[in-house]
Amino acid sequence: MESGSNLSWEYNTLINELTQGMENAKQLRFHLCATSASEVEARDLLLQRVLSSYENALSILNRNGSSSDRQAQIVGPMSGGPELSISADGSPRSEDLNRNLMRDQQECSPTKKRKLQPTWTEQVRVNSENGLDGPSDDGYSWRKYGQKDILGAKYPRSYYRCTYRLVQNCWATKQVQRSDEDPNVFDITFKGTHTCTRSTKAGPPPPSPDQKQELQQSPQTHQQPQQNQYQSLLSFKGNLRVSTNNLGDNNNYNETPAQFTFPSTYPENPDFHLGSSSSYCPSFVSPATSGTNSYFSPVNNYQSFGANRSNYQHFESDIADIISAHTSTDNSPSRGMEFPSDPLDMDPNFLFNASGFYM
DNA sequence: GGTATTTGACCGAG
DNA sequence: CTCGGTCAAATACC
Repeated sequence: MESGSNLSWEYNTLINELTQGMENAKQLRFHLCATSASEVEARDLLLQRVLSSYENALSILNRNGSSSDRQAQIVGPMSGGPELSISADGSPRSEDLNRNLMRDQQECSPTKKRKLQPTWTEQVRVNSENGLDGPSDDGYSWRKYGQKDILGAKYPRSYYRCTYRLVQNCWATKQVQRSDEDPNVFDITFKGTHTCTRSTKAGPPPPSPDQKQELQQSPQTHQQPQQNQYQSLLSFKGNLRVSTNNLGDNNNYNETPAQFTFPSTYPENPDFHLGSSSSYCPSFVSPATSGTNSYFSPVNNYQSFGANRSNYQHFESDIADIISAHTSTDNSPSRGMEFPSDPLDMDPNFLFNASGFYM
């Protein structure tokens, strides 16, 4: 990359870091009077995130003009190696990803595009004592499209793709697999980043059917009575632990343990994926959209998918969904407290100006 | 009836 | 040929 874009990248990153820090600080304010253990834990997490955001911002300033070795890079296809920095919500540094992905999407076929998608892994520990058993919602809507028994693995691997693949040409996928060593740990491999503009739905998390599907206690056992996960989430959100690996060795972001974007739906099901959630704790809400750009711009490729009846159904419902999400977020009076979980959604300048950034 | 999941089949890479 | 990843028809759920 030429130095000019480096500088621009640094600038954008700096803004994002500072903004993220502010957002986390605001959330932290909500938790200052925390009483329950989970709230206290959430507060600690936020504190960590605030500190790391400002550390990152400072390090950018300190190195401004010098080599941008910390810069997130998307390297070769499926290298499995350190490719991305991870933001506090567990997503890759999106401004860079966005650039790279846009380039990839312009140049590549879907197949090739997928091969070029960044890959990173998170390990999520769940606490079965809470009656919950599955990795957290990461704020996006996922649809399961397959499950495979993996050779040598005790537990099957589940495959998810973004619900809005057809509608918004979002090629993000993830694989969820329970760890052999520790059944309370799930390895979640993300491939590709979300180019969709919606990450969460407003309103309380609907108990989605997929949350009943199970990779429960024993391998190949998939039935589990549905519990009141919504209640459980309230007490459980603070128990979430996310670690990342396969990230850049020379990447400062690694110092910050990636945290999921709260709140997390935390069904007992490792396969849960429907985004949603969020309304029970406004301080954790990530708005579905920034309400700014490109809801429909990438909607060109759905024809390339199978002329499957249900696919068209998905497409139609997604359109309606997006429209409603769009309007609702625009009209929300509470937006001031919130940022999209994925800065990718936003024009950095817009974010800077419109979010009440006090500078 | 609409939507999401399940699961065997299929395909490509190694 | 084997295995991982994806597709898509069948099925389940609401």
